[in-house]
Amino acid sequence: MIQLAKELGLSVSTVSKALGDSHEISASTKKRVLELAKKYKYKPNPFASNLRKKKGKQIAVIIPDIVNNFFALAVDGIESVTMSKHYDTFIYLTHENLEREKAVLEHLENGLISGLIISVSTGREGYSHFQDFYETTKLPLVFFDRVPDLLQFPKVITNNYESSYEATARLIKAGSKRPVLVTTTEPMYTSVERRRGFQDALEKNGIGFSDEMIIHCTDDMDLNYSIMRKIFSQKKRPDGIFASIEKYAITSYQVCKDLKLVIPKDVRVIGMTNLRTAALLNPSLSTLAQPAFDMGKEAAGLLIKMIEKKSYAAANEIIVLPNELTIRDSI
Amino acid sequence: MIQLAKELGLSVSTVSKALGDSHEISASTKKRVLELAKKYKYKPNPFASNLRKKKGKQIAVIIPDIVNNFFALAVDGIESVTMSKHYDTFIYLTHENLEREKAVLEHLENGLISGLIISVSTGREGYSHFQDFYETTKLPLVFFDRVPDLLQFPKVITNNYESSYEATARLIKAGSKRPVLVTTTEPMYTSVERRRGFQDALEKNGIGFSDEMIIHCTDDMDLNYSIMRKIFSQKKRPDGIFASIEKYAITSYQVCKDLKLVIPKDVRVIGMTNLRTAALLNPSLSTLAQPAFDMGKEAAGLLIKMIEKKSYAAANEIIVLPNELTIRDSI
DNA sequence: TGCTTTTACGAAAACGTTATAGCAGCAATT
DNA sequence: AATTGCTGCTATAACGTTTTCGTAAAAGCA
Repeated sequence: MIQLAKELGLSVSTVSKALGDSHEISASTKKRVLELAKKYKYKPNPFASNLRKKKGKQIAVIIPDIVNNFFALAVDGIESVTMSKHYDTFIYLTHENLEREKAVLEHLENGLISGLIISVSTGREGYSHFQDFYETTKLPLVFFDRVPDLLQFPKVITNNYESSYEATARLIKAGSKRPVLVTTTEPMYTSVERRRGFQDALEKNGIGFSDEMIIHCTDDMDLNYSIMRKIFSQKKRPDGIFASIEKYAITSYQVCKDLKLVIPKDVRVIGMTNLRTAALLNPSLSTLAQPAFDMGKEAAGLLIKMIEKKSYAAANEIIVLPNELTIRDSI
Repeated sequence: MIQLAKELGLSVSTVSKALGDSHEISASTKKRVLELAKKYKYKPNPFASNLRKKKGKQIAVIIPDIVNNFFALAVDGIESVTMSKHYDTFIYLTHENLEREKAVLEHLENGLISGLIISVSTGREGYSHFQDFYETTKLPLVFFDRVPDLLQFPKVITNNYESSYEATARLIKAGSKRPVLVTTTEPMYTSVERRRGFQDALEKNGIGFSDEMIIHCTDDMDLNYSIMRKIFSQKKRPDGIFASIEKYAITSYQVCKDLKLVIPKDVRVIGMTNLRTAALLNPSLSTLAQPAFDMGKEAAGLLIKMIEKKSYAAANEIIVLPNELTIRDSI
């Protein structure tokens, strides 16, 4: 910038203001400055700028996992808006590890970013680290999908209750007398809602709910397999599965295949998943897909609005997007 | 830091050096400083630090796509090492768009990062933007998987030639007389190598190669479908597929399903993919999987070495990892 | 005309670090 | 006893911006 100023016979401040399109600078000088800047491919140093302005155009995304179509799509959605708004996007993966999540959050208290998008890792032991982060940094944060229900922050979620209700009703309509919900052991906001939908659908359709209709799976795929295999080996085995998580749908298929249970004759399956191969499974899997890309887009849009307009800071807006049910041959 | 210095009766420089674990500072003062810093949860401002040091602990990853198991796994691998080395990772998606790739690269000339990991978007029109980026920034960059073969940069790749050769040989051994390679229209280094392996395997096994044994697919899934459907509707249709890209394997299955061609009786299929659902497809898909996670790890490890040790700067190291062939029912 | 206001710019002080150079005080060497 | 060399610390000048304040000149107004 000093170089530019010298060459133009201007002061550094004038050049800075011209580049910042300040009203204090005449149109003609602005033009001169812009042109020379372009000629020299001058790019303002973001560190100096951020240091002085005490904020920058960098945000962070914290998610449990990226090797998962849902989160990959969400990141895609987020990136599409940060890219267009000229923001840089950091990515941090927690691998469902609460300690890691806390560590990342604490790290980000150094002021590296101007905003944060999060989908929390499983476990509900405490959300205080989010609150702490907010207290100390006062930075805008937006949660999506896996949100901490107890905290007052802006969120982007789906109609988990309604769509679970609908999916369960479809299972029943397809002939299932003993449907089960396959869900996590760790209670999360999303799974609680999905369970509510499942349970209400049973009761509205005259099927009494009992606790063994919930199968709790873990993060350990092998363990999940044996849990489910055991349940489906019983005489009075379930005849319908609502797999509320992508990978549990896959396990369901494996178990049925190995136990020679025919889908959908013996067992009807709906999976909550964004798998692109759903239609190619044997038989093709009926899915309740989340609008992952759009959720990412909405979350990023909201965050940037909050960063740029102070007025938005207080927003504890909640955006609800609909899941999409696609019925295929597994039901 | 000023606050800390005051409270400890030290100068700011001493505090800074103590936090930086400088040898100039006695063990006892270091301890005092560290303790108070911890007590106040003091975190050095990265902008100030980066500005002064003229470099930081931020790197960028530029990839064509994230909604793809291969790249998602690679990012996972990258993040695992950047996380452990306390680096922050930016992510940029090009969506196979060369202009976007160039734009990102130009943007990053502002000095935001200290290193760069790239897998290039399709198209070979020119790699000069990478060279330009390097010339102006002198930053270390590491390419992985889709590498610009003509440029002298460190790279992490797989044994594309050998494993393609092997996969093709297996197709032939399984009875395929007329195998085809499904690949991109855009020539990339990886696809060229895969094609060489394919072609050599044919010739070594007494099957003459001809141009129609290469099916060129695009980024448009619908178009790909019609291209392949047309080819497989012919009388003298192929009886083996080596799908060199994840999504083309899926299209292959769709086409076979719709044309009532039985896999593996009528058509044998091997897909180059990291799909987790490969084993659950109908029939289970034989795959040539890339060590995506490890490639990411290696790339990030190499990059950080280059960033931290000046001596490494000249490295145009090439790391080759083996692909893994898993034979399932599709062959 | 004399006055105030506006316009277009410049000087200089931040922003929060780190690196360089310098300087006591003390020990070791000659 | 004089020189040299450590050790542990401080003062200060960067790093490259932005912003606040000040001020000439031009413009507006009575």
